[in-house]
Amino acid sequence: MTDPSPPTKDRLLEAAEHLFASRGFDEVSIRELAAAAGVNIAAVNYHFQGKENLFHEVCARRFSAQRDRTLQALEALQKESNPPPTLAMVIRTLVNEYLEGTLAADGGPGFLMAVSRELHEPEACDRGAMFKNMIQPVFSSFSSALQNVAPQLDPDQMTWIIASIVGQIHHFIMRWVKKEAMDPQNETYGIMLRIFPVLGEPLPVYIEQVTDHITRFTTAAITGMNREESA
Amino acid sequence: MTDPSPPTKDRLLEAAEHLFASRGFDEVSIRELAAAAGVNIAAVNYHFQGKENLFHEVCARRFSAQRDRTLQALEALQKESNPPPTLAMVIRTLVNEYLEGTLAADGGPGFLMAVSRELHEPEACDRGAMFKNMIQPVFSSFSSALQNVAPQLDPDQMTWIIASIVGQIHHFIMRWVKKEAMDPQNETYGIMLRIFPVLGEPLPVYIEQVTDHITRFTTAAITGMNREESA
DNA sequence: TGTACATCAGTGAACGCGCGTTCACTGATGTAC
DNA sequence: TGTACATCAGTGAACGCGCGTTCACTGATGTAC
Repeated sequence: MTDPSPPTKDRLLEAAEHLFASRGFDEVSIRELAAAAGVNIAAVNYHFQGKENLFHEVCARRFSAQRDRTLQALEALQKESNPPPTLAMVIRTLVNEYLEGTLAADGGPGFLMAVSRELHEPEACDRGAMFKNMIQPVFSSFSSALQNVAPQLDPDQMTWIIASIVGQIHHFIMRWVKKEAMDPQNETYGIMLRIFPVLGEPLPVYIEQVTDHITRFTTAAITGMNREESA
Repeated sequence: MTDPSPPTKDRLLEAAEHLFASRGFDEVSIRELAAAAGVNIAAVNYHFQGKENLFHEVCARRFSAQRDRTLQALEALQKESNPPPTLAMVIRTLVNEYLEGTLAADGGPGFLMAVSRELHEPEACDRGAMFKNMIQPVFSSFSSALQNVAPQLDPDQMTWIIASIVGQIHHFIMRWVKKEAMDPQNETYGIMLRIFPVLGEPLPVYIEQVTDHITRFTTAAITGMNREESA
């Protein structure tokens, strides 16, 4: 029943998702996109009215997928876990969904880097909507989940803490992406692996160990800051 | 005694530092660089044999300035402070130098973003040397400073902890840079400031408060992880 | 049922533009004899 | 001291290339009468 050869538009979206993810907006030409999708160059403009719009559409798809899986995971954790989740479990859930969704999901790693351009561009169409529809909901959901398991947390501190978590996550994502983009023959590749051996592990192990670290580091930080404050 | 109108090459470097910092390698054309420096377009190729090389030279200048100020600050802290520095002081020094050097130094904010391209590019000339000469020394120096004030720290943990610190720093740098690039009339601008009010403060206040947060967060994390481990 | 027309996915070739680079040149300064 | 030549910073104009986009077109499907 499924169409054996999906229409041009879908094949373009598929190809664009992979190419933009691995190389970024500027580095991928319409000719490459068309070749990868096996369609004519004019198809991009026919279906998306320009390269820019194709990129926006790809971004929106990826972003909303990431948002949905994170929201669902947080919700499931709070509804289904018995006894109620701990601080560490809430943090672990966010970190893990983020890493899985970004590094392991279809569309390949590196998508975040391409997307960061999207958020950086001054003229990015509908950045307001992007922010409100994609980032804000996850922020709220995670924020209230944190508040539930750590009611002593000052709401003013919340944004700072979340920033510290997201900063760590992004950094570890970038490390993996950069490693992937590197030539293993390169001398720097060896140095990097000696300094940070976990980069030599397969992706699932990397994700697991990074999740462990961020969870432990962050949980200790939050508990410690509270203790220090009430002292 | 100083030349009132510095030679073409210097003016190009100066202009390139600012332009690349604020807009990135790809977004700045040779024509713009030449116009900003008040020189002929052919001057870039005459003095640097290509746009790429000009960028490398600018990167090297900025990187080594950043490295030097950080190394000096860490050294000064360990030699001159009496009683010997605490864990929090070592962390605060690194964070503060990083933020000051990146956001407040000449050449303007955003340079890190341009430079991240440099490190990402597969063909980046001499990335090995870049890594070995610029990043490695700071890593070693900070690592041993940490070890001095927290001898109980497992050396295997060190790279993880440093990654968490650097991740946080970069994230807060990016936030500032993105805010700077935004149009204050934009609706998203208001939302961002409501969620993260410190972005509305002047740069020195931002740097101070971010330094405070990262220092407290990280110190609590390290102390907490140790306590947990010895328990 | 047949015909005329509209719609739409998709195409191949060409267009115009901005880019980094190159080339032939100028004019000033230094150097050898 | 004068002349011939070499060197070098800097220039203006042009070149060639790859890019995103556009245009005129095809062929298939749907629809009105």
